[in-house]
Amino acid sequence: MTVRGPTGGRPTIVSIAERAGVSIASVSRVLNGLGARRDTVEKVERAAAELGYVPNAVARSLKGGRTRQLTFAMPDIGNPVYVAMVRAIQTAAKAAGYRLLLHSTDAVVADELGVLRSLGDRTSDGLVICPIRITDAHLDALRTAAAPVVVIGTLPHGAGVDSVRADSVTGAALAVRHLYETGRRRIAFVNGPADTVPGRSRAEGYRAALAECGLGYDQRLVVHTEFGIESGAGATARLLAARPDAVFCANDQLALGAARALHAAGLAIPGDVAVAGMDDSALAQAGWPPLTSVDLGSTERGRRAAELLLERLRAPGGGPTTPRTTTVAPRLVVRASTAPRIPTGPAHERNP
Amino acid sequence: MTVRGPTGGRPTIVSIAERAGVSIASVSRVLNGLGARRDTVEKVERAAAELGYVPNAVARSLKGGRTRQLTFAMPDIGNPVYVAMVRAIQTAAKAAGYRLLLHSTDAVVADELGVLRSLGDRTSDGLVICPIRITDAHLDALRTAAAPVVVIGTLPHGAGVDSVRADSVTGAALAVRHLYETGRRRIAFVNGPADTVPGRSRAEGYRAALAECGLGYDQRLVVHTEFGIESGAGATARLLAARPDAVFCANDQLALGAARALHAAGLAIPGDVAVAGMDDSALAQAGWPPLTSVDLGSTERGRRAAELLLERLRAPGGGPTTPRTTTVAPRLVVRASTAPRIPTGPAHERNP
DNA sequence: GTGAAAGCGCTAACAT
DNA sequence: ATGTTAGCGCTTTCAC
Repeated sequence: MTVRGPTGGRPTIVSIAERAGVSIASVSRVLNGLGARRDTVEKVERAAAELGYVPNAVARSLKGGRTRQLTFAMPDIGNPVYVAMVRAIQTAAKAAGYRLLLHSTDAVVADELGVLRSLGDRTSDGLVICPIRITDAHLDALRTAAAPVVVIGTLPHGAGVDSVRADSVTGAALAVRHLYETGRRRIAFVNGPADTVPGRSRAEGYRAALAECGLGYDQRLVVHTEFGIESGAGATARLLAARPDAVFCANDQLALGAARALHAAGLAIPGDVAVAGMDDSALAQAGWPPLTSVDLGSTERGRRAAELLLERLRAPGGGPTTPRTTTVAPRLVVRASTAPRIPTGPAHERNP
Repeated sequence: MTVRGPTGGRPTIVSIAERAGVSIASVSRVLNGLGARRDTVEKVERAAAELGYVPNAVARSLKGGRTRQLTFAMPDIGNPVYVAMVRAIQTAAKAAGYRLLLHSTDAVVADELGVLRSLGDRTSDGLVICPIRITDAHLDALRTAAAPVVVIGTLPHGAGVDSVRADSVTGAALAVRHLYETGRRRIAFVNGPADTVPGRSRAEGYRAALAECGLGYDQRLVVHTEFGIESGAGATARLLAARPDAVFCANDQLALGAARALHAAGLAIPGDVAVAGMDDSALAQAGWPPLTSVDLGSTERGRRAAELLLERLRAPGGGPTTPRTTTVAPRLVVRASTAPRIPTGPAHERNP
């Protein structure tokens, strides 16, 4: 049972000092492992143990100016990509002795700006933020932030903030080229919303890879939609009229939807149509057949963002004055959904 | 650009007081919306705005004894079940003006106890914890916790703590009965580790439903394994020798593994074998065919846990002295993976 | 209505 | 080696 101190609540260094018959300064020193005489140490430690003393982190923060808390703000924890980041950041934070505050912004700009501004309340020592769009207001808030910030995402040049970005242009190209190399020639593209940075990048990678492979850009093979399995299924169903032999999707949820639509249409994967997604989330391995997917390094981005932030927090003057930007390279993870169809021959020869 | 105050850092009420030519007490009153003369209010508000003042939450917490932070401790954010809980808790916390601290315990008992004990550091006003096993040490730590705690999980009677539990006995029975009613007679069970509370409950529900349906318990149809797609696939592959016509799995990951093993063995789902999982996570809809799954109400459990906690924090004296326990009812979500096989006839008549 | 001052629990400079 | 004391930034009596 926890013994109560004088504050009507928990024991403080004062309770310990009284009980041990020493000053509060000695208590503080002993508790912080600074020098003290052997018997003083013993008295204090015994008293602390008996009282079930736990140092008040708030008081310590007020004094020290640091909370040992980090904040991660992302659009939606429901998305596996952000889960991967949370996990990586949490791990890094824990290892460095920091707690992690989570903030869901629902991709609302005002909310993101609020998080940035609230750094002024000194609740956390630093922030990793993952905005989906970057407005001028963001850049402004980033510049005047009251604590170190690392952005996961692509910032305009000269933004003056540490950032970690994925290379989705290359990532998308990787997938398209792979589909080409495994014999696909009519490669459809189910993209997410067009007005986001990642949306544009993926479109760019798709076009570039097509050109490189000598394939023409066919408007009828491209569609934009919201993220989500349903959306992916709907979009793919519409695409079928254009007779694709592969469907490349801007994320795994869309790809799962595509797979569903193809199954429903009686088309075999990868026999008739290959499917590839992006993010390489847990979902990719869940599908049947398991999905080929481009790993954009969510975990790695989270890890690096945390590293950058912690590094700056460790550095005495706040670290380097020039902001650093790192790019995480994409990685194609090939699974059964894009196996070459050559061995089995054309679809009409084996389908009932 | 943020103007700097005297602390070498951010502006404080002192900076504002000086600039506005009033006392710090007046500043505090104005900022907290207490009574003040019109021109005082104006002077203070102008000064605050000009300085870009943001109140220091740490100082406020030290004074007020509340941090407006909640902690959620769960085994692993990688599991969709906990993601659902985080999401629900985060939403409730945000709505009530609380921030959310996330803590991954990796299901390590020492870590869970550490979280409980660390409530003494006053970093958060309350805790929702989701332990996978409950030891005596847990009960002890729960009883002496320095702040309100709500447990998501099943506690022994008289534990003296608020809790929210799932009813996995009924949930498992729901699935088994459904399989029976759709014509299955050899219902296999891929369970998680045997030494956890949920593991035992699910086994109990499985046995009870079998008995109720008049089916015998066949040892060869039951297997325990770790959670995970791979484990599920391996376990199911081993089960095949016992010729099941349905595989019920203790969670969706296992069920996806089962589906993979069945596909690999050339068995049709649900034509030859039906598959059902538990949790009704995002994964259930990702599979092909989409999986029937028992929703154990992760979101609802998170929501209710947060409610219980917030209620206690709102109550003046810490709320009701008698702990409350609520149970969230399971719900069977039927999808294609358990469609009755009657219409299509026995497997040997249509399989090549 | 407003200001002076106490104090939340802690650390650290200074004095002994 | 140990005690005294001054704050960290804020809220809140208590006088005026």
